[in-house]
Amino acid sequence: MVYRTHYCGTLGEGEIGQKVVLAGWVQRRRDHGGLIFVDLRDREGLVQVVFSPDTSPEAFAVAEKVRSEYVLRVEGEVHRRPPGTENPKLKTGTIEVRATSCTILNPSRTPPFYIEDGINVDEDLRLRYRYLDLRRPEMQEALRLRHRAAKVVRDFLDAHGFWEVETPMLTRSTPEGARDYLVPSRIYPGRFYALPQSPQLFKQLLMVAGVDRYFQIVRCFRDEDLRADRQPEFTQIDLEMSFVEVEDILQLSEGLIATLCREVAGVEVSLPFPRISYQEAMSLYGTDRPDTRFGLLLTDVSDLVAEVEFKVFSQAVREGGCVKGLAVPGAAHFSRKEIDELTRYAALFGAKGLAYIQLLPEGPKSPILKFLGEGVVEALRQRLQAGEGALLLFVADKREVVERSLGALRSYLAQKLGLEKPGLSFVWVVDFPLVEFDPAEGRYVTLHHPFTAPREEDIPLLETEPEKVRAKAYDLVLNGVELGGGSIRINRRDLQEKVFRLIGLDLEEARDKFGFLLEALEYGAPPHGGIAFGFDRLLMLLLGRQTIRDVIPFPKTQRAQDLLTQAPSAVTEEQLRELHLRVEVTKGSSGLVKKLS
RNA sequence: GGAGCUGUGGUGUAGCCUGGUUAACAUACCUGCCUGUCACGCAGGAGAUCGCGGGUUCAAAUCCCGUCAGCUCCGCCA
Repeated sequence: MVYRTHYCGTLGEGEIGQKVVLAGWVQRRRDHGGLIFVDLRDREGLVQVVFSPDTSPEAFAVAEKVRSEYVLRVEGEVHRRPPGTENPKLKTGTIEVRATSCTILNPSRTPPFYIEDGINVDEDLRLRYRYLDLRRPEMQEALRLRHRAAKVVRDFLDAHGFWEVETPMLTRSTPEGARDYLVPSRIYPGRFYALPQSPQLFKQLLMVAGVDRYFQIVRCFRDEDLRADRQPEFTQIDLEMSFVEVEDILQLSEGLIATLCREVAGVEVSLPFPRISYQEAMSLYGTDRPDTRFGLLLTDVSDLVAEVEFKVFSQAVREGGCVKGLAVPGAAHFSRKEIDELTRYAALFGAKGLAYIQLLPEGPKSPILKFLGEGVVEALRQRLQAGEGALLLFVADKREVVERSLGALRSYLAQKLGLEKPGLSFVWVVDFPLVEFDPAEGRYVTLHHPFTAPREEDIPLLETEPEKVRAKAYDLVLNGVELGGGSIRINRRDLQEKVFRLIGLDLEEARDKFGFLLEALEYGAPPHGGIAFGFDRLLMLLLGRQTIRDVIPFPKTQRAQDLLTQAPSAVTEEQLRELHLRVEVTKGSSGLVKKLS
């Protein structure tokens, strides 16, 4: 038996007069008593099938029993629709298939939600029935474009001389970075593999191996809390090149990303992408992943308010902090309640308060007006280049807190007021510091990872002022989302050991954890560097989705569960014994261990 | 670890503030009628212990406490 000759959604006027066989799901049945219409759906779309006793009493009898999501095989003939009955909303709306035969291949229970776009149901229901959710056209579109994007990456990188090389999923746990997912070893009691957070070390070893250009579309694992754009397992476009400098990698990346935008989203982006230094990003945007779709830049006003009566301002400046402002056009009319909301939001990021001036038609209005003086208010207005109708917001604190909270406020307000320009706004963030001091850990930590090379001219500063050392590192940011990052790597053992020491890894520990890398660096490791892009995030942005869950076929919930398979699940005592594990039963884990029957 | 929002027939919501009818509406579902519909139409029907547990009260979907789940965010994520 031939299941089908055509896809439903691809039929058109070209097939008029042909006998066709279709297989698909019942989108909808419209029963007129003496005539039944069935919209039959497959991956490629819908077509209307007409069942009439005049054409085939047998097929008509079957159609009477059919319900939503039944799987049918339909034989019939393609006809032009009678004049006046065309449906312009349907791609196949000028034709229909008159059924001569129909078989129910499988009935279906009534689905828990509509199999159509734009549904409004709890996400947990969609996840529990993901196989139904994925039948919806917008989800099929995501799967199709995900495939397309992967293909574009492979073709592009292949054309540029890259080899796709697989790296282990079972590897070793290394210090630094995110929490590892661990896999217990059966053969070595008490030892564990770790799932890779990224193939970082392996791709460097491949460079030492002379592969020259490597890439992989690869799953990475991080056992950290989830967000709209963070899943415990996610996919990276990972690449590494030998004998290159920063410039080579940025250029290649731009070519790759521009090709993806064109082939996947039909969007032409202009190259090269703008670049901004880390310092500048922090200072103007208050974040290292600036959203450049809108202005609303942070402006330092410390010098203007250093001497004012308003203590919050003058004191912050005197104590080495700063005061920065944000001018929000058209927001002067904000109510007290709205401003309170902004204050609460800023507080989430450490701001102890939010000062504001409303530039109303009748003049500036603000609780702190009298503590600033008219001259200062006018100077602030000019510095922020704000006109009537603007709301001026200020935070005074340590620089870090000021930038963090105002930066967050900036994004919040842009979204609230719809200031984001449509489209894709890329920016490279470059010149990251190599390390920063972490007061919590009492040591220096790397901003990227410990294998990032410092700029040659900054190497002497490693010993004296490590925080001033700039890294050969770069991040690609799209619409305020960190899309990817990379660096030129250290390829000399002595320098690598020096950086390890700087971040508090003593020589013995470094040799224990990274001995294989240090050793490899002694066997002619070429200069090399690379970058990795978040594949899920890129797709999310290209498809205009709000979460990467919508471009991942089987994602996990915020509590890291798979609602479809109910993973993670209990295992048998036998399995645990083989792995030399004993589970401590605490709150939340009781009843975890089940016997397999 | 913390903050916020949400949870009511299969689904989406209203009701909750101000406790008191048979818990309402839409849609889906079932039955019947219907030969040009495409969100088909018309008529009828079934379907909810209001996430779970406890408390207050003569009386709880409604008030209080706890808890679970989903989402968003902070912390965390080199």
